[in-house]
Amino acid sequence: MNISDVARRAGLPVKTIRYYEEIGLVRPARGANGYRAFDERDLHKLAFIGRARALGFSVEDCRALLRLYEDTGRASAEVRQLTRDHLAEIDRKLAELQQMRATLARLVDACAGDARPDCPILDDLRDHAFQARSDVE
Amino acid sequence: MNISDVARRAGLPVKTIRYYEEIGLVRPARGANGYRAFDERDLHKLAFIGRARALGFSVEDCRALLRLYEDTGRASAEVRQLTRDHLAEIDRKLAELQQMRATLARLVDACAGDARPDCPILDDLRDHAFQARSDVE
DNA sequence: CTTGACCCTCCAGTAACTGGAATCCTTATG
DNA sequence: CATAAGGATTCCAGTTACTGGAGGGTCAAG
Repeated sequence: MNISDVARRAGLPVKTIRYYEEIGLVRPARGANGYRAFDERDLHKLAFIGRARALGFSVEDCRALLRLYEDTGRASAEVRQLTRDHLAEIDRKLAELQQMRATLARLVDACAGDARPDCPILDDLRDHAFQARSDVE
Repeated sequence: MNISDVARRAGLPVKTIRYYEEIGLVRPARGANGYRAFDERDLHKLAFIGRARALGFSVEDCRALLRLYEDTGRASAEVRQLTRDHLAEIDRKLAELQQMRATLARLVDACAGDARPDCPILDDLRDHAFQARSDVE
């Protein structure tokens, strides 16, 4: 399989697949012409990575999951712990986003949004003390 | 005011303030010794930026908000629209995170998490078709 | 006069790609 | 057989919003 076939079947951009090879997540064979030659195993791995990324796992998490996935004798406990950690992180982000959403919704409601210059949104940004931000987004 | 005073009062790291100057968000004066000399106005701007960043606005959004903030004759409608767009983006991210959370929670529940190798989490990653990801995180 | 706390600039690195340039290979058509 | 389109390759640069560190100047206290 050439790279565009794999890209289509795995649902990933061609560029992304080359990048995954560059960082060592997949190691496709090479044909005589220098083209990458993917087999079904490569395709499965890429689809696996795509799915894990879609669930918000980092690329390094994907590397760990892939290693666990290929170790047929591993304990499920390790996978479960990695997933639980990830879940906790998602919960933290959810809480933070919900907090933001509430504040912004309140501000949008309070703002007339007309041609006058009065704007509670800017007033709020001016008046409120800075609150430590974390890494949501 | 020296940079560390401003950093403390605005709640931002020193490095971040230097960075904000570099990208033109603030333009503090300079003393004879080359040190940045911030006035109250600079401090207010930095606190304003910090607050907007804490609410998830991008740095470029902050630049726009700051411009609107300093334009005393502007209509509140423009600020409101920027905020509404941002709110819509947050809602999109919230929905996506909630979807992820549900899937992961289901998987964690299904996984025994013991010394045996069977693991529904890895099974799921293997079996499910890739779903287009967006830019949450 | 030295020490330590600040300050400066510049360079490099982070995550996870994405875009583009220049070039090579394959395949179909005239 | 020439050529043109489409796909492949590599390499370089850029994105976001900082963060860390090296190497060196400045200031206030003792």
